[in-house]
Amino acid sequence: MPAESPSVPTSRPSRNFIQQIIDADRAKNPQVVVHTRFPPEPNGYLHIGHAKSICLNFGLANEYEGKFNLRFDDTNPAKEEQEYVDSIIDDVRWLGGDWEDRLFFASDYFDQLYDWAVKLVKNGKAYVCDLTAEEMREHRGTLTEPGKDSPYRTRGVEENLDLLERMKAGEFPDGSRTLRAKIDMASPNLNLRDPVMYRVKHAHHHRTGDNWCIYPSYDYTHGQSDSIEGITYSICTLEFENHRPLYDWFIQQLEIHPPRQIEFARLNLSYSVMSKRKLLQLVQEGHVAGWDDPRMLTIRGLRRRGYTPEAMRAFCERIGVAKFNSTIDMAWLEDAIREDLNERAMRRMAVMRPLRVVLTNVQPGEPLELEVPNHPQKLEEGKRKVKMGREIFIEQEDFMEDAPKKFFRLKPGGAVRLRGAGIAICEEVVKDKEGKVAELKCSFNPDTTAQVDGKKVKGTIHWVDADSALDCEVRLYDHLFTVEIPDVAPEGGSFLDNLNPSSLETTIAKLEPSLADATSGESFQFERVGYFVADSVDSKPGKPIFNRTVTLRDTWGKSQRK
RNA sequence: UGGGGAGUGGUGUAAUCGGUAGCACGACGGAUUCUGAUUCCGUUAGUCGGGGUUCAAGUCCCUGCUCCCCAGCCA
Repeated sequence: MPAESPSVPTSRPSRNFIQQIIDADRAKNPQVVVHTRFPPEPNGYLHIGHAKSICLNFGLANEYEGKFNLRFDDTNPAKEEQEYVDSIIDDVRWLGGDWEDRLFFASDYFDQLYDWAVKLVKNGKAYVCDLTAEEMREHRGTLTEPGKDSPYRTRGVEENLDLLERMKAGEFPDGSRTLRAKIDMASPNLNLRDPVMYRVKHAHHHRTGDNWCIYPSYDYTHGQSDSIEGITYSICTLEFENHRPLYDWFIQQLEIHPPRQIEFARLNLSYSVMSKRKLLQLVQEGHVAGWDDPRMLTIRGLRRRGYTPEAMRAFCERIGVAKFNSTIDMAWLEDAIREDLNERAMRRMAVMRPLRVVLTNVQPGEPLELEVPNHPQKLEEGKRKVKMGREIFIEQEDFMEDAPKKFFRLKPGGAVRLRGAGIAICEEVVKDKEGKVAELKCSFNPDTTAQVDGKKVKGTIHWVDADSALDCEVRLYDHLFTVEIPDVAPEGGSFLDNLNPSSLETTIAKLEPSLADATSGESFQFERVGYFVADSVDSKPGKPIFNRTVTLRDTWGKSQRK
């Protein structure tokens, strides 16, 4: 093995702040293992922000040869459902997250949690409080004023134990009593002002059924669940930073394995909204067709849109991890999927807005039999047979009557290459009664390299044989919102005012016949148009429906729009 | 106005003990091209402000500014 040239410094890949923390821990103690977890609440579908967290947690475990758990934070039966559990499991797996045999539920720990609560009561660290929700709010104080002690704060241990037992036994109605940690009502951190550990909730839980009528709060559950599972790095988003002292407090009082909580900034993407509440609103008010609408940045929506796990992971890798509240440009997401699909998507031809072209010197009933490569950069992908008869369709926008000099496509008297077929010269423009271009008559030369007027033909356009073309529904998706930050709305308005009215355009396109065999979820590049995927819900055998995943980069179009 | 966090080109993200501000994406320009795609090459532009310490400050000290989070029996 040749020695490394000293003149070339080994460039260490840059490490995010969490990796740096772990590196430092391991430098001090080589024994430390990395054990992370992804802890969703099963009260909705996962979105791309969760993907960032999954990739982070799973990626860390992978990198340090540690472990990764999937654990549901199911402490609020009022909001949680099995349906969400199932979809989350499916999405995490699709993304590539592997929890092996470590699929857990916080509800698995309800007994242990209760025993620990009893211990805290016995140690004088928790008490049963009879304040109503409203009274508790009044006692809590404000951001600038300390709170007042609850009158029940000084209840004796025996009474607390008895009351807690009876809460659990179902003697009290919802909301009548809580178990609270006895910390400090004057703390500047409101989370430490005697936070609720248990509330009475006579509700059916998707896993524990009717076994419980008191349920532990997030704060009392999360850290201990981490501890039970032997989690070493409990990674969560920034809004939990204020909860860390409480997280640590419970662990310390209970004298159990202490995981370390580290917070990072959640993902924001331009032209989109990310909160569960808003996504839910989009679905419920019918602004989109459902949680898996391809315009939604839910994992399910992205899957249906044609995003691949590889592209999602590459995206998450690229955006990095930090504590700065940033907004990533949607273009990065689009770039990630282009990069992936450019490699793996087979090329096909499809015309979105057809314009009929008659090739005057091609004989009717004697179509040409052509062979076109499936992937020009990867000839090993082979070729497919494509027929070309006397009549074909080209894209309306590939013809211009009064074309600017830099227009390399078809114009009256001009020449263009028909991809994989030959050169067409526009001899005649046929118009309808309104004066709109209805049809073109072109002469055709099957020599693709033929020169015209001594010059080689610069432009190449795609086309589809009119006779054998498939009429298929194609859905052209665009950003769901018209502005970068949809939450910035006009006075009195909401993010809904920024909805993009043309985020979905449905068209019946002309596709080359081989596309009839597309299998659900299969991606293609429609040459010069974009990447498309056969819709996994609405496609029928032999009759696919395509969703546009993303357009191709279009520097010419962009320069024209300016 | 209490407490907890955060500010590096257009957007993200690095910079070891205080030692050449790097990388990616975008934008712009060019080369190649049977996809105005891809690929390749090049250019562009940054340490929130003001003081201070120092031979040397993104980094240390002081001070100011801006943004985010917290007053659920949600997570």
